[in-house]
Amino acid sequence: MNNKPPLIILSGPTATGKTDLSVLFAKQHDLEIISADSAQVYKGMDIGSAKITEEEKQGVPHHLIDVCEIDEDYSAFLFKEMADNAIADIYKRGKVPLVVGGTGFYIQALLKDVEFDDEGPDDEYRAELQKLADEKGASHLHDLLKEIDPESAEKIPAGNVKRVIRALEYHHLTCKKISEHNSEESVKEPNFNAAYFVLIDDRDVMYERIEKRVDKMIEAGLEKEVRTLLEKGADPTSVAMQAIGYKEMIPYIKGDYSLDEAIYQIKLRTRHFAKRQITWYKREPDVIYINRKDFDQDSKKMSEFMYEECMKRGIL
RNA sequence: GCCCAGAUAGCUCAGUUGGUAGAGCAGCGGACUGAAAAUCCGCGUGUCGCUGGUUCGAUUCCGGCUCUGGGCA
Repeated sequence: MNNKPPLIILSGPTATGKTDLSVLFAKQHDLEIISADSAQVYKGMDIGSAKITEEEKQGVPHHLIDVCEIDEDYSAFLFKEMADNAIADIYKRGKVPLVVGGTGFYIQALLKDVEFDDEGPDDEYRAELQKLADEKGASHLHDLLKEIDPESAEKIPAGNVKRVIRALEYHHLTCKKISEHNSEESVKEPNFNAAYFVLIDDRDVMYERIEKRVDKMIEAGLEKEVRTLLEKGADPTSVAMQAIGYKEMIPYIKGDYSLDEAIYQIKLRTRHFAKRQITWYKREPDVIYINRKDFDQDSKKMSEFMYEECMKRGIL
C-alpha cells in the first residue's frame, strides 16, 4: 500500500485476449481505458492493428486510439505526455485508469515517469548519421559513439545502428551521455500505486491464436486497407508503416512476392514479436501474470482475480 | 518392367579425397529508457533411408532392399 495514485495495467503478448478482458473488467469497475499500443494510435490502421471497434468498446471510454495521422511519427515520448494528460482527466472524474496494450516500452515510460529531456527527435541529424553508416559502415558510427560515450558504445552492438544513432543524437542535443541518462532513469521507482497484469498463455496455444488472427485480418480486407493507405500517400518507409501486417503487405502489393508469402511473413513476424514481448515482461519487476490456462480460458475468473489483486494493493 | 537422379537437423540443402557433419530458414534464449508491431545480439547431436560387404575404422567406397522424383517401354 502507498499513497501514490492508483493505476491498473493489463499488458501481455499480442493476440492473448487483452481487449476482451479489459472491456469486461472496465465495465465491472467503471474504469476508463488508455491504450498503450504503438500501432492503434494511427488513424486508418484498423484491421492490421486489431484495433478495437466502437461496438467492442461497449461504452467504455477509450483513450489514445486514433490520435495520430499516418504521416506523423508517434513515439514513447508522445505516449507518455498524452497518457499523463488522459490520466489526470480520469482522476478528475473520480475514476481509475486502466492501461491496456502490448507496448511494454510505453508502459515503462509511463510507470517510471521517464524524463525525455532532450528536444528530439532531430530528423535531419538522424538522416545524416544514417547516411554516414550506409557509406562508411556501422562500425564507423559506433567508433564515433565510443569517443563521446564509451559506456554506451560498450552496451550497444555496432550492428544496432538505430540505437547507436539515438545515443549520438542525445549527445548532439544535450551534450550529455545517454548512458548517464539511462542509469539515472532506470533507478526510478514507479510513479503510481500500480497493479501490472500480464496476460499470457502456453506458447503453442498463443501461436495458434496468432495464425488464426492473421487469417481473419486477411479475410477482413487487410490488403484493401493497406492499398487505401498507400493511395492516400502513406510513405512505405514511415514509422507507421513499419507495423506488422503493413510492412509485409507492401511487397505483395508491389508484386515482389505472392499473397501466401505475405501471409507467411505476417504470421512469422507476429510470432517473433510475441516472443520479444515475453522477454520484456520477464525483466519487468512486480508483474502479475495471468496464465489463461490457470483460469480455464474464462474471462470472468480472470477478472475476479484482477479485482482481488487490486484490492490487496488498495487500488479498488 | 528397365534406366537415371535423390534420400543428411522441423524445412530447403551443402559436405566429408573413408577418421561419425554444417549453412540458411524455422525454433529457442537475450538486449532494449524520444523509431519499440522498431532495432539488434547469442544458441546447431542429427539412428547422415534400411541392410550386408570391404576396411583398424563407413554417413562417405561396393552390393542388395525400400521410398521419392524424372525418363524409357
